[in-house]
Amino acid sequence: MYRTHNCGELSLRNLNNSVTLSGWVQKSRDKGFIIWVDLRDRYGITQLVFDEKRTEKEVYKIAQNLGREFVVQIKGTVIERESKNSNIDTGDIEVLVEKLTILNKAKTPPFTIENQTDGGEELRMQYRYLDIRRNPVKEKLLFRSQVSMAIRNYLTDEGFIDVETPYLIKSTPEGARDFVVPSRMNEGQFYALPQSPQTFKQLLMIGGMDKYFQIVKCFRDEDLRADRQPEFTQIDCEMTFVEQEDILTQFEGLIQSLLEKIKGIKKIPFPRISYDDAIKKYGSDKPDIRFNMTFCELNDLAQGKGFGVFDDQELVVAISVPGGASYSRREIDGLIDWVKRPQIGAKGLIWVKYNEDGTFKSSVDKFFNAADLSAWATFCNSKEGDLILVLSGEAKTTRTQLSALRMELADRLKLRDPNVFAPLWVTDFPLLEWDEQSKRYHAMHHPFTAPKPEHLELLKTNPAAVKANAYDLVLNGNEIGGGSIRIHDQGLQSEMFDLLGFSKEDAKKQFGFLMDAFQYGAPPHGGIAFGLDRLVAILGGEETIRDFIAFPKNNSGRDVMINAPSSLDKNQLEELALKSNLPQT
RNA sequence: GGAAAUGUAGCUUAAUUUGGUUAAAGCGUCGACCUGUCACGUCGAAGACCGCGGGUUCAAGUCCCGUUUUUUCCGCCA
Repeated sequence: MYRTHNCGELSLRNLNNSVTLSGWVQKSRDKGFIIWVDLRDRYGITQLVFDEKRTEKEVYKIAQNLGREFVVQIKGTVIERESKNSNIDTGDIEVLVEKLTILNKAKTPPFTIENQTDGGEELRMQYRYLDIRRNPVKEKLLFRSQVSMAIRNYLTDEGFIDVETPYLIKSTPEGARDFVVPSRMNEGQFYALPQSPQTFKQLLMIGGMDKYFQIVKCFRDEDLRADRQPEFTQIDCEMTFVEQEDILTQFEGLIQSLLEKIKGIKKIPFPRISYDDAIKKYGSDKPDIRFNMTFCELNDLAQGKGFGVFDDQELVVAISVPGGASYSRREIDGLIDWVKRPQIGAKGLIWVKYNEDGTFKSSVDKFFNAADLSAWATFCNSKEGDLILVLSGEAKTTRTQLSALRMELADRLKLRDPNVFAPLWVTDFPLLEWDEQSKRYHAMHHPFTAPKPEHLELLKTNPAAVKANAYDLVLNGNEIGGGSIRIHDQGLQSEMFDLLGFSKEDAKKQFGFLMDAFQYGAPPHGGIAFGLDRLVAILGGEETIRDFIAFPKNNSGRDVMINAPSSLDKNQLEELALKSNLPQT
């Protein structure tokens, strides 16, 4: 038997017990006459004592040579410490060791296995198994397991059943790039890894499964970000005989129950906003509503006064920064430079200080008098001491720019408290989006999304105006989930493929199985999918998802620990009937 | 595809602005000492062709060009 107890559970209750422990050497403190060794496992740390007087010579000798991260097993007696340590759970006791076995030696680790490690990101990823021994990473993985279990429990209690769908499926040109897998038995043909189990879950509804969920890996071959990995986990859900309202209620319940179980947050509101309103008020379809600073459109108040930067522009739009009037010239210039960076790309930034004494000072005093500026302030609900910032230009770009500025200011003003949770449903997404590059409509959500029934007629006359029964759940400025009511009518689905520029043949070739299925009694259905990695990270109060994933990829999509991807050897390529243009390395 | 930041002992960083002797410190490692440590302490030692390649110069960690690593962002992510 390797152990009778773990390293986190012994206390004064176990006094004089004979125990066996196994674990890793966290640290050893050799005082010459006495050696303390901190023994660590997942559950905690227990202090071992080796004493010149009380410990056998042979055992003491081995203890002198213990290095960090050695794996050892000990047998000893629980004794009370002479000086206690209130910082750890086992701080009242220590184990006087009688028998010491080195189960495995360890090289000195390349970085310290401590809460505050000296290891950089790259090194930690290369030795991820050592990184996982550290408390912060270990706790994030435990946290993820908790969240995941809470989700399973909730959905199972609600009557959802977990069905697995295949990973080796078919490539489709819509959406993200596919990861592809060559088929040995079908030379020259390829599977694709799923970007989501979308069509399968719809087929499960047609199969009468009624309520389905799956916590499932999905794959997208696109560039990475702090909150984006090429393989990621979705909580994928679908329900039969539901309207949008049923789904919103059901999954509001899921998120609310998570907030309650995981964060102890009692019932909080899940406000709803239409896509159009979100864009108008926040310049974004995933607004962070933990803070205000909503947009106010100044076209009527600011245009026609001879200021060329505003006149003739599609949109003049402002936000009011609380307490911003006290910013120095340098700080404001800093903001102007910030919006002019290529990533934002604004030409400039107009500012108006609404001073504490009620006076105004602005960068456009030449064109606007105090009465004008006062009217802006009233319209924007600004108070004395606020700073009004104005951008103008083409509506879409300007809103995107101001939205980025709004988030940046909120960060600077510390208005994005990770312990505050503000969910928001964004509804009524447009069905389609015009793509300039390919000169055709793209599905904003995906091609299976149902148009709002009252907009069906518009499909023929003005497709861009058609709204869908599609919705996103936004949490603290992050899209954590999205879904829609699906099309279940073969004719309508066929019409959608037409609109998206599919030929009849292509539609049949790629989605014929679904169209066929629609002809055998497809019920109305709809669903939603949540990004688990992101959800867990946000609940854990972090911005990057990497430490919530045991073995993540780096920015270039590489696993630096196992060094993947890598080239295949010649035989393997031949077997798969593949040829590489690149020199093999 | 684009932008910015970045690479110096095992690790984390300094010296780069203004080119000039032997590249500095903390942690870690190793050795000695230490009668209750827990960020143990004291003393000592080893440890770096400054990411790679080229150039300018009497002289390059420092300046220039190229390349590459990692991170963050834009594009992209139905």
